[in-house]
This record gives sequence, structure tokens and C-alpha cells, in this order.
Amino acid sequence: MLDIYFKECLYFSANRLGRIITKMAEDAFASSGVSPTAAFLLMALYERDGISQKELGQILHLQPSTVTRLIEKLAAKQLLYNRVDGRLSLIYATDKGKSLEAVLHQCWDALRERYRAILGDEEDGLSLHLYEVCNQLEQPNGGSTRFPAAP
Amino acid sequence: MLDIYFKECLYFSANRLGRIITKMAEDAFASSGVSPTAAFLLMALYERDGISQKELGQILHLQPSTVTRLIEKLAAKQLLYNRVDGRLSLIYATDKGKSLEAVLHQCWDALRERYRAILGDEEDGLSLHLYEVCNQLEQPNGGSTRFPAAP
DNA sequence: AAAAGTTGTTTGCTCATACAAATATAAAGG
DNA sequence: CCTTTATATTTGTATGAGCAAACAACTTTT
Repeated sequence: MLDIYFKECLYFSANRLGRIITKMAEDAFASSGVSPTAAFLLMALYERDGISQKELGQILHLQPSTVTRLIEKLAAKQLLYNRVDGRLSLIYATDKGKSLEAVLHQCWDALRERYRAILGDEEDGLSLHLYEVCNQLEQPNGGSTRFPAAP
Repeated sequence: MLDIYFKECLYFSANRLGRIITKMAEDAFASSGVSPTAAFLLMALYERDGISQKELGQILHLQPSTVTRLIEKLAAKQLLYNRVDGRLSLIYATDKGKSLEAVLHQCWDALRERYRAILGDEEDGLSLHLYEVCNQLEQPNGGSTRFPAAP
């Protein structure tokens, strides 16, 4: 097999995993009527209603423009609305949005159940591990020094 | 921090990792003039010139239509050409395509160097591990039984 | 050897995400 | 106060990948 060759490439494996798990997540959230990422955005609102768009971006690790577009869609579905406060755009869940909370948590649990059932031990802490890896990779200095740059 | 909440979600972490590593890979391959995925396609050709599109899809874990589009672009750049053989479309690297081999391997090595330098031990076998995880997740029966379906 | 089925590829469309530039508001300095 | 600079959001545009349906070519059946 030639693909042996690519197995060791993180770009390759990470993206492949992303595609697979995205499809699983889309299935899991299909009944809720919102995409997985949109679901996470709403779940963030349940924790912090009135959060700013910028913070949403930080929590979801998405670019501001991506958040804008997500919010547009969810606002069109009347699941949330925004109130402009100075240069901030504060986001609130509507009642309709709030009413999804239970469903979304169910979908989320179902998703996790599903991949845990398949992966067994393999899953153990995998998400957390990947999260750590992301954080390391995102450090601007690439982790090459242990200390922040001098002022 | 609210994002504690999402760390345990594989959908979340895997896609975040995908975005980060994709950007790193794009940087690494920028000098070669082709995207990372296109680079892998070409590297597959170096190993098996005249491979069919279907096989390319299997090796790269991409859908047939995605492979078609990739090949269109690379053909436009004169890096490969295809010869139709029955219903197969066999793909060959052009001389120009072949001349990229050394550069692409350098880019690939540079990419790996870079994330290995950042991740250290954390990287150890990560790609391979993810590859395994992908394979398990992709089994149609979701891994719920140990045996193939009866005939 | 024609009909029906199978397999490989292509086409049209959609989606999620992002970048870069534009815009809007606020904060700081003279 | 007015100008400059910083910050938050939006807009226009692009890219990578996918699905579903169409198409094309081979295979099986009869």
C-alpha cells in the first residue's frame, strides 16, 4: 500500500479525521436543524448570553468573519439576535433559541456516545490531547522558546 | 473559561487541529506553487505513475469528485496529464510535474520538522494514531461487531 | 447481441471557513 | 476638540471538499 507513506503526516491524518468526525457530527445534530458548529455557538450562548462576537470567535476558535456569517444564519432562523453596543455586537439567544438547549445537549451526548463506542480506549482523552496540541501549535513563537519575548 | 466545555469534543478539536495544520502546510508548500493536497497527489504519482483516479481517491481518502477537480487544476498547470483507458482515467506526471519531486519532498520534510520541533514528545506517533482512529471510525458497522456481516 | 446492471468519472451546486479590504466606533494625544 | 491610532465587525471574494445526479464504458444475463 502506498498510503503507508502518508500515514505519518499530521496534515493528512488531521484533515481526514476532521472530515470523518464532521460527517458524524452532522448526522448527530441533523435532528436539531442546526449544524454542529452553530450548535456550539448556541451552547456558548446558554452559558453566557449577551457575549460579544469577538469572544465567541475566541471560544470557538473561528475567525471573526466566520462568526459573522454563522450569526447571520442563526439570526435568520430566529434562534438569536444581536444588540449593537458601541463597536461590540452582543449576541443573545431568542426564546426559540433557548428552547433548543435540551435537544442540542442530547445531540452532543449522542455524538460522543457514538464515537466512544467505536473507539473504546483509543478515545481516552484524545480530544483533550488534540486540544493541547492545537494550543502548542498556535503559540506565535512556535514553542521554540519557553519565555515570552522581551518588551 | 467557557471553552473548557468544548475541549472534550472530538469534532471540535479535530477540526481546529485541521485548520491549524492546514495553514502550516500551506505555508510549507507555498514555495512549491501547489497546495499541500495537490502535493500529496503528485507524490503518489512519483510512486505509481499511471495510477487510476479511483486509486488516488483511496490513497488520499478523498471523494472521486474531489480528485477530479484536483486533477483538473494540476493538468492546467501542466504538472500531470490523464490518459483515458476504458472507463478508467489513468494519471501520469509530466516532466514538469516530475521536476517538482525534490522540492515537494523538501517542503514535506520542512513541515514535519516544524511541527515536530513545536510538539516534541507530544508528536510521538500522533499522526499514526489519528490514522488508526480514522480507520476505526470509518468501518461501516461502527466497530460494534467484530465480524463482517454474514453472506 | 440487446437489456439490465455495475463501476468510474464528471458536472452542477452547496457549504464551511478564511483572507483582505472596507467600515464603524472608541480611545489617546496634542 | 480634532487628528491619529486601535479595535470590532462586515463585505467581497476565494478555496477545498462534498453530495447527488448525470454520464460513459464495461460486464453480465438471457
